[in-house]
Amino acid sequence: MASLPVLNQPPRRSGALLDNLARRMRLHAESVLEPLGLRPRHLVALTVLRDRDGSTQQALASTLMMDRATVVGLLNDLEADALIERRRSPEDRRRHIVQLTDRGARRLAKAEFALAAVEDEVLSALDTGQRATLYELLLLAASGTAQECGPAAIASDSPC
Amino acid sequence: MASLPVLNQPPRRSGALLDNLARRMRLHAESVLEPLGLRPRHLVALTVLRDRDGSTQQALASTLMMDRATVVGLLNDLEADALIERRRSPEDRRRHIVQLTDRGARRLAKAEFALAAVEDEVLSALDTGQRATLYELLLLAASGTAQECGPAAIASDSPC
DNA sequence: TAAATCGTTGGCGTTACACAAACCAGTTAC
DNA sequence: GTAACTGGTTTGTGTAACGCCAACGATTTA
Repeated sequence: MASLPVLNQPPRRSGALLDNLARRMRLHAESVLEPLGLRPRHLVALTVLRDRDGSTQQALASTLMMDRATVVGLLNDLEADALIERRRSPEDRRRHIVQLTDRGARRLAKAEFALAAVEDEVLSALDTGQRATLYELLLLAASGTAQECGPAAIASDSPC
Repeated sequence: MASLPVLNQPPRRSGALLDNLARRMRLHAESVLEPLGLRPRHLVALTVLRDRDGSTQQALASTLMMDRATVVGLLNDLEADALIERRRSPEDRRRHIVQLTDRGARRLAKAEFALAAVEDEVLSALDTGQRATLYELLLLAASGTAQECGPAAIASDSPC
């Protein structure tokens, strides 16, 4: 006998939509970010560093799920523009403690302000509430993947 | 006088998180999709074609916000595997009407099923309800850019 | 002293585009 | 019916943003 049609319906996967939406956003963002001397990829790091200030590069790579080497290049860009600082950890002098500078915080704020227009365009179908929900879900999904950092720590300012 | 602090708070932008999450998803998806002869990029097209069957390539490029030439390459891949069909439009024989074949639909379903594990991992911090919400928001954002397709049509099975 | 760790650099390979130019088949305008 | 336009196609060039690997210096741990 045939199985129930409703059970045959494949689950809708978000991956493809996520990809597409991200590409659109990045495409528009590039031109907006360019006068600020930033690239889309830099924003991820800056955003994370605003919340998890004083992170190790290793920890940063882990939460971003990126290769260490990639993170190094990213931070090199940001440090060259004095948007972040690398201090050596007193406890373990192999480690670099990465911190957002005031300049970096200001630049990030400026970038986010400038990106409002881009988001308005790409997310034009979403109202304010829906955009807020989307942001929360994305933040939750992004932060939750680091095992040490439970969901409870997301909304709070805990350093994880 | 200084402006109110709360007003100075920059708006949190979803772009960076979107980017990061999409990259993670794509990274894991590649290996899962490979035995199916698909690449992440193909899923977007297949997904759109399932809902907007019989679309013109031009329309497809428009909803995907991609270059025509890029779409051609994408469809070439899919057609080579008989996952889609290109028919000439009777009204305007310049146009190609793109349609998902049964094989394509089955392949897509299989892919989505296989991607469940990936989504489970990347979106592990989200429960079922939250994932559904995320999917709806993404779909809304993706479809909303095409003006003909209003928000009311999202939840329904309307072809837009 | 030896092994492991953190960051760093460099190189090689890949995906996935954008953009432009040129082309054919078919359509529309004059 | 010639000219202009349009939809799709091909090819080619360029770019962003990675991943992965290997090797290295500085430092810490066994």
